[in-house]
Amino acid sequence: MGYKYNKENILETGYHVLRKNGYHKVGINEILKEAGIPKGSFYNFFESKEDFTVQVIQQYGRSNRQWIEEFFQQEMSPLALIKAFYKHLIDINEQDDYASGCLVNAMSNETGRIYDKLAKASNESFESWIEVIAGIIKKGQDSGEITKEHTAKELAEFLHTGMYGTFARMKVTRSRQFMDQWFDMSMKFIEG
Amino acid sequence: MGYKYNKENILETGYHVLRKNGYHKVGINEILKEAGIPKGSFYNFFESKEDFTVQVIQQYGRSNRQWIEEFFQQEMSPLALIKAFYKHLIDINEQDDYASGCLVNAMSNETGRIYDKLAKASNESFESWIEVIAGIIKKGQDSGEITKEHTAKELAEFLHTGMYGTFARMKVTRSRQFMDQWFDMSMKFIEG
DNA sequence: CTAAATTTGTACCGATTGGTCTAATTGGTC
DNA sequence: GACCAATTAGACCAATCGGTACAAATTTAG
Repeated sequence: MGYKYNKENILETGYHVLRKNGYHKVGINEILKEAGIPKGSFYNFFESKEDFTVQVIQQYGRSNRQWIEEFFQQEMSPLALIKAFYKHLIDINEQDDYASGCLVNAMSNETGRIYDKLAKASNESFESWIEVIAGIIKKGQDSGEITKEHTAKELAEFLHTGMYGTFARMKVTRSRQFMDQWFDMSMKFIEG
Repeated sequence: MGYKYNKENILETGYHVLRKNGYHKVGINEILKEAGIPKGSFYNFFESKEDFTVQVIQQYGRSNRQWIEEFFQQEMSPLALIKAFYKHLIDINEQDDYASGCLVNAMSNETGRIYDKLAKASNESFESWIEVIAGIIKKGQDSGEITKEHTAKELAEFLHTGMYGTFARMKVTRSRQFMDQWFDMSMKFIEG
């Protein structure tokens, strides 16, 4: 049978709330209200707000990695996959009305130098995605589509951190202009 | 004679506190304590926390633009100036023990989509810097040192937002590794 | 069916949040 | 020296913060 609430649903709610508002703007009460659970259940599942946020980041890291892996299973060349991937991420942000960006980017910037556990969780999620992205880039290098001037991992990191940079611009301009511009320049870069 | 406190000093204190902690983590009381002023004086000078932060960003935008302009007056080629500039920014962040990054990046990510006034101030500061950086890049393009494949403004934006992206990585890894890697790749990119 | 363990729900805690209010003081101007 | 506006100072405000306490309800184990 199980009990009334479960961790995964609460984490899912926390993901949306934290991604949109950041860490310090959001109070526990808002998460409780949004998830429709009483405080006792929250602190039964999680030690603290920080512990909760760590688990939100971890779950998001895992599920997003899985999503990336599936995305890359489409029938396209590695370079086309990379392009479709980042184009898709830009589209998602447009559909979201440029409201949130990436949870890991937001947490890294806001809390990365203040809370060790959040920094660790953010870093681990990021690196797990880079692994997958670098894997596809490597294939593109082997087939000659993508430059060999840098390692696959270096290119993956360059791309993904580059996109993170555009999130700051996206949020204040409320447009995809900078992301599209970044996309064109970055794709030219990796083609060599 | 003037009165006991003045706005500029309070803004300067606010800059350091906000850059390190972000917007929502910091309370007015902490700023008061750090600046050594009573609450009455704060609300005599500033309408609200948001208004205060806008002015912090604006003052930082102005003073930093001036600093950039002076930096670029050194006797070096445009490309060498750009390299020295970003190398210097990386050095500053290392000396700061990777604690803060850039105020405008932090505010853009944390508040850019929530508070219109902070978004506007952040965007204006950013663009005023881009103007100066693009000016030097243009000179480098004219002398053939820097690629003409993209406009000077596009290149300036690509560089500066790219660096912003590395701040997220810097904060969680507490190292300059990603910034150095970004530097090498980006400089290769603008050389064409 | 009972007992133990877990989860649920809510009242409550001290501390802090951004902000207001008012009185005392200061400074510049006539 | 008088007057007025600006500044200084800090007590105070309701609301919210993250977190605790504990009883009631529910599930699981035996």
